[in-house]
Amino acid sequence: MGDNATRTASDTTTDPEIACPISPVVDIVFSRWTTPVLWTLHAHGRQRFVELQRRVSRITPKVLTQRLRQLERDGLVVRTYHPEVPPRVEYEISELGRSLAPLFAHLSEWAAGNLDKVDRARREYDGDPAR
Amino acid sequence: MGDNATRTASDTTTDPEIACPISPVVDIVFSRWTTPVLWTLHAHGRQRFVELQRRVSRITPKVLTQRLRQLERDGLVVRTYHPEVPPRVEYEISELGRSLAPLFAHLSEWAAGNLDKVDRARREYDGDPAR
DNA sequence: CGGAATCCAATGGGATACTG
DNA sequence: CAGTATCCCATTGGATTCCG
Repeated sequence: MGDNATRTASDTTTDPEIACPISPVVDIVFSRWTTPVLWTLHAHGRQRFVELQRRVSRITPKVLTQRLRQLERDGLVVRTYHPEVPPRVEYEISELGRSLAPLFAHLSEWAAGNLDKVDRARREYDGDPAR
Repeated sequence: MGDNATRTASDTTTDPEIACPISPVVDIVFSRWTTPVLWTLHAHGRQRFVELQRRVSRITPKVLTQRLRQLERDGLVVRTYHPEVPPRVEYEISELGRSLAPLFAHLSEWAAGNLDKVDRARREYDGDPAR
């Protein structure tokens, strides 16, 4: 991924994709497992590690930890540690993370209107196995 | 990836991410190398294979072919073969592909306004090496 | 030109087990 | 509970070569 320490998120000139201004955002927001995690956090509010693990289908703790760390580092998620016994940790979307909501809404809108077209295109390309 | 022949693009129930309605779109539009290819096609219009290869930074012909095939299958890109000597092939965005433009605009808008915040968050998380 | 084929290296992610 | 530690496999992507 592009999270090299010597590069910034807004640096596009050295990316594997020159002349694609949205590549940096894609790396941050749409890398694997990030949208499900972000979405769950957005939909169910502040949650603990196990709740997230239960809700994000069959994600393993290892991968969930990785994604949460990345999201925390990027400032999209806030982690709160409560030093109790047993320890309690809560995750919630940050203000910056919440600012992605309209974008996600736009995305689901496009999905609602066009996903079936993608399906049709695929079937046609594959030789129309159905019907 | 999710392009299993037995599943449809609009099927969310069997995805690795239950309860994340935008996951299918993400798979289609934001899988690796697809946005640079799509963006280049959108920015420079109909192009040949080598032009794309030159413009999409240092993508290898193998990977470029894979992405183009997938985009063609999903109906986002149209491939036109001209049986000449030497053969000539042109790629262009489809109508469906063009319908993503507002989404991409939304994305660059978010990037313009928030990428620096991500950078700041990272620096803070990493211990503020700069300044 | 526009790829396909082959081989290979790196990475990511799954499974499992263990710990403070 | 909230992870960490290992091991391992599968997928991705790069490099190279070749072809119609």
